[in-house]
Amino acid sequence: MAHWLVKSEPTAWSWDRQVAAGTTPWDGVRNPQATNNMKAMAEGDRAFFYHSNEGKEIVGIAKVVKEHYPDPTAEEGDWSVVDLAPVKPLKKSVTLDALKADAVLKDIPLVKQSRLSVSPLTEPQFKRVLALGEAR
DNA sequence: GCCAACGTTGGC
DNA sequence: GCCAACGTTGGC
Repeated sequence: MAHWLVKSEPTAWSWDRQVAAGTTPWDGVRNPQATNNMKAMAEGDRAFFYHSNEGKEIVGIAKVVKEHYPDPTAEEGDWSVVDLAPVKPLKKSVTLDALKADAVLKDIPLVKQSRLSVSPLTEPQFKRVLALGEAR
C-alpha cells in the first residue's frame, strides 16, 4: 500500500468540511505532477491531510475510496480526481515546524516542494507522522 | 503584506 | 524550442 499527503488551504477546503461531507472528489488539481500522483493512488491507500497557509499542520488521515477518474470540474485539459473519505483526525496535529525538525521527515516533498498539492510519502515517513500525531 | 519559488504563457 | 515576463502559491 502506498502512502500520500494531500494539502488544502483550510479557507478553501478544510479537514472539518471533509469530515462533514464524507466522501468527496479531490478536485481542482491543475498540476501535472500532482495529477500523476493521484493516478498512482490505489483504493485503500491512506493520505495525510495538511492545512497550508493557515495552520500549516497535518490534521488528519483520509483514505482513497475511488481511484482516479476525469475531473468533472475541468472544462478543458486532461485532469483527474480521486475520491477521498476522512478516516480519523490526529490526536495531535503535526506542524510544519515539527516536520522540519524531524530527521525522518525533513526531506518530504511537502517541505521541499511546498506547492505540490498531492505528494507521496514512504512507509517510514508515514509511520513517523503517525507516531508524532499519536495515531495508529 | 511581502517575497521567493515554481509553473505557465507568449514572443521570437 | 528557448527564455523572459507574468501569475500563483505558500511560508514568513
